[in-house]
Amino acid sequence: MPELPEVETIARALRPALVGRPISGLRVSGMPLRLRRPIPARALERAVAGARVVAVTRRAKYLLLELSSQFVVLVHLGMSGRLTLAPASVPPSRHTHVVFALDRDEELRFVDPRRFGLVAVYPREQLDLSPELRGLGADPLDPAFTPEALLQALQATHGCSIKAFLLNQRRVAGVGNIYACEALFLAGIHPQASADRLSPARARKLHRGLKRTLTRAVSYRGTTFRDYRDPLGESGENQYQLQVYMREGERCKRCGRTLRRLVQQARSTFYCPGCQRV
DNA sequence: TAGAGCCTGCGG
DNA sequence: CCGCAGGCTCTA
Repeated sequence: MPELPEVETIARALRPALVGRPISGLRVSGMPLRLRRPIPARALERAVAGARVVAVTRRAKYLLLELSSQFVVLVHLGMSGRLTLAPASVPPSRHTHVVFALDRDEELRFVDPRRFGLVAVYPREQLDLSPELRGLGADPLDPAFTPEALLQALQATHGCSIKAFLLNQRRVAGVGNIYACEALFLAGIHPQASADRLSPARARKLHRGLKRTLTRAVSYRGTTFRDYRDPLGESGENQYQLQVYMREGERCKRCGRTLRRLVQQARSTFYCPGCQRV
């Protein structure tokens, strides 16, 4: 569920709450239970022992907890994952898989009902070579994401749709279903348009559409439809800014035509048949 | 480069 | 009950 803006919002909320604080313990629950991969309990124990949090950062949809032990804990929230800060006295909710004990009887908890999420740990110097981060495309909010870089990535594909392109993390990293739909609407590009045949002018529009939709979503602290909450339980407000996502059957605010839904890669795509052209 | 599959929960 | 959900990985 969480895409770049939601993970960025979580990172910003966790940063002042965690940086400088010691981690006093670790609990990994339900050994037969696993996330996308088994939770590396022993490696986490080693990384966390006697360590403090040095930084909280984000890479695409990954949240990174950088520790004074020179290890980095990497968290991916999948579809239903959440990181919550709570007093140790509050009983953990169902589907709590990892708990980092902090000082002052507080805890950082990783909760994920559907278990599509991931917790991994790497020595800091191996992070960029990790299977998770190696091969990620440019993050659209990174300065390296220029219109030229986008055009080059587009032209490296072979006949996939522009929607599939945006969801492919090796091409552009951090965009998911909501913001792919929204960026394409802002750019006036039909989701079934072929990625490698986009003109430089339309690639530039897409570049602007991605930047705009993601920047705005960060400023509204993410989109809350159902599960998404920040670590303190607050919902985001960006759902009110969305132009097409989950608005099938409603009127386009720009041209008045009825918004439609189609299925691509087994995912719903929402678009305006009037504003978006192949 | 499309599909199925992985999971649980929710709303119709 | 069914279909659907903000993700990714593996397969043909």
